[in-house]
Amino acid sequence: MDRFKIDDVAKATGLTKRTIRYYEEIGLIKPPARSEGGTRLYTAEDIERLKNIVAAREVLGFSLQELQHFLALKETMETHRAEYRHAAAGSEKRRELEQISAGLRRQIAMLEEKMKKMAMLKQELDQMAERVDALLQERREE
Amino acid sequence: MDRFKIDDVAKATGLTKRTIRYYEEIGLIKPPARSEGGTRLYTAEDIERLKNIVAAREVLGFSLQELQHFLALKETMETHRAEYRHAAAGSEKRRELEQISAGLRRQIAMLEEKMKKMAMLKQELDQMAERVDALLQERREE
DNA sequence: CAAAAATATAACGTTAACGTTAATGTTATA
DNA sequence: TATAACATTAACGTTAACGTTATATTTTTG
Repeated sequence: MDRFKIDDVAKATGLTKRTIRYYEEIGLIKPPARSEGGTRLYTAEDIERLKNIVAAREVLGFSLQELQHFLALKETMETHRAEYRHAAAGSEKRRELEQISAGLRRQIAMLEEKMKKMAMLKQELDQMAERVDALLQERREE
Repeated sequence: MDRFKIDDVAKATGLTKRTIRYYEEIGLIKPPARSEGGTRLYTAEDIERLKNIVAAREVLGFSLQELQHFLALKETMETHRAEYRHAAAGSEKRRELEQISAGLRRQIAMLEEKMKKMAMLKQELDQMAERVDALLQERREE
C-alpha cells in the first residue's frame, strides 16, 4: 500500500485537498498517477516534496513562484546527476552545470542576508524582553 | 524643512505613493499631519517607521497583519516606558506589561524556529553547491 | 496670477493563493 | 449490492496588497 489518496496526503502535509490540486494545476508538483476511475494516487516521494514545499513556504515566506525556481534547481540536480558525469568538457551540459552553480550561489547569498537580518531582529527583541522583565522584577520588590 | 510630502517619502522608502496611503488606511502607520489644504506632511520618524516596515516585510516575509502586531509591541514599549515605571504592582499596567512580555516571548520563539529551519536549508544548499562544483572540477582535469 | 505639476479622494481593476459550492462519478463498507 | 463516504472537474467567490483611472483641489513656478 504505497499509493495514497488525496485525503491521506492532505492529512500528512497539513495542506487542504484544494491546495494540493492547485499546486498541481500551477505545475508546482507533477500530476500523479491515476486509478482506473481517475482518482489521484500519490507516492511517498510526492508527499516528501509537498512537505518540503510547506516548510519552505512557511519558513521563508517565499512565493510559490520563488519556490518553483528553488525546487526546480534541486530536482534538476538530483535527476541528472549521473548524466552530468559523462559529458564532454565545454559542452552544453557544462554550461548547464555552471548555471546551476550560479543559481545556488545566489540563493545562498540571499539566505545569508536574511539570516543576518533575522539575527539582528532577534537581538532587538531579546533586549526588549530583558527590559520588560526588568520592569516587572523591579516592581515586585517594592 | 522637516516636513516631507508624500513623493519625498516614496523616494526615500522605495514604496509607491499608493502603498503609503494604503498603509495609513489599514492603520499600519498613523495619519500624518495635514497642510491647510489637506496635503499630507510627514516627519523624519514617519519615514523611519516606513523603512522598518519595508525591511521587515522583505526580510521576514511577514504579512502586514503580523507586522502590525510586531510594530505595535515595539512602539507600545518605547512610548510608555516612563509611564510604566510608576504604576502600582498588581495594577492594570502590570497586566499590560505581562502581556507584552508574553507577546515578546512568542515572537522570539517564532524567530528561533525560523532561524533553525533556515540554517538547515542553507546547509542543504551548501552541500548541493559543493557537489556541483566537484563535478565541474573533475571534468576540468580530464 | 495663470499654467503646470503634485496631491487628494473615490472607485473600480488585478494577481496570487486558495475557499466554497454544485453536479457527477468512484470506492469502500455493512 | 445499495448506500455512505470520498474524488473529480468546473466555476464562481474571497482576501490581501496593492495598481490604475478619473475627477477635483492644492501647490509650485515662470
